[in-house]
Amino acid sequence: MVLTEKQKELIEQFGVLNEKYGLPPAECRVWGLFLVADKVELTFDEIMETLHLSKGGTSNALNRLMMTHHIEYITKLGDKKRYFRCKMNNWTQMTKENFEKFDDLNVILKEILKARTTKTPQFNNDLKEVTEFLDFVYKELMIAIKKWENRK
Amino acid sequence: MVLTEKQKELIEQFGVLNEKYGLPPAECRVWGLFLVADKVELTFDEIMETLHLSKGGTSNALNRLMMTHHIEYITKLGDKKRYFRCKMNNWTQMTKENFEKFDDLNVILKEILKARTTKTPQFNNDLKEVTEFLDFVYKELMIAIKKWENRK
DNA sequence: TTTTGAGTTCAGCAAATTATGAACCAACTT
DNA sequence: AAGTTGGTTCATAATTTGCTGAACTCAAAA
Repeated sequence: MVLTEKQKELIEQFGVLNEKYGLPPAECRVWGLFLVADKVELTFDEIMETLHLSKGGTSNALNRLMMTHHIEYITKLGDKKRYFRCKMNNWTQMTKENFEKFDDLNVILKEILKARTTKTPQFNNDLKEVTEFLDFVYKELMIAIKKWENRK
Repeated sequence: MVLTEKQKELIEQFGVLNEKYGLPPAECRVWGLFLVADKVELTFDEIMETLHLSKGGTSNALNRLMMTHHIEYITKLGDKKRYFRCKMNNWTQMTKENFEKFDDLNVILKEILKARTTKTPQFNNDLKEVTEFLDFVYKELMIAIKKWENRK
């Protein structure tokens, strides 16, 4: 598969952004490839060749993307190959999970608050407000997502 | 400064969680120290000694935390030292910035959508829905934050 | 003007993370 | 049964990241 310069550029941009969130470069590029490619179904070899990845690297990236539900594969009768494709119906779930991690922080902050000295009332009060804010935003977010899911 | 076991434990928990988001361990611990410490103002040396960090590591961590507005410092007349402290009024801003990064992803997705072949209408439509969803959640979030800021 | 104190910078090292590629496996073909 | 195909595993190599500590800067004090 041959990519245009624009496509390559977009893969890299998408990659850099996701690397900031801790994804390995190869995995980002594979994911990006699915988003920019002119076809929806890609085979192992196509991905490997197009991105100049090693077999192991390709295998690893695909498996990680499957574990995180960003892609899936289908098979075809009388064909041993797998056809990988991007799951697009997964983003609300993904976003939710993202915000749940964000809620984990709040759990720890509340624990910290409980354990704090009483000698810093101003600080403790500020921290309490933070936890209340995080509670509030989290709730509003879940409402928003639900609203989206039930739209129309 | 001597920390209780509980305080140490909380610093580590807070650290591990933030490391997941790409912060370096030392920086996480410094931030955590501010949250659990029995005093609000900490000096360079206190931080360094309490966390067994090197000078360079301490300097680096403090500067990064200042750049990201998690801490600030004050000075005292006739005292060369800086007194660092955690900024607690910053969390709504912080949360906003966090979600702006999240919006950056959407910018790229929209670019990708523009550059895509017209031969995959189903995929393109799914991708468009994702960008609309992200737009929606982002807007709702900003509304929620505004609501919080104007409460009472 | 020298000394001291507070913090910065940076070369070099250690640890962790990723990618490679060859050996391997399992299923299908011939 | 031998060969082929599609993919996995894993030891090793390459790269990246984070930390240390010594040399340094800069400002204030002596």
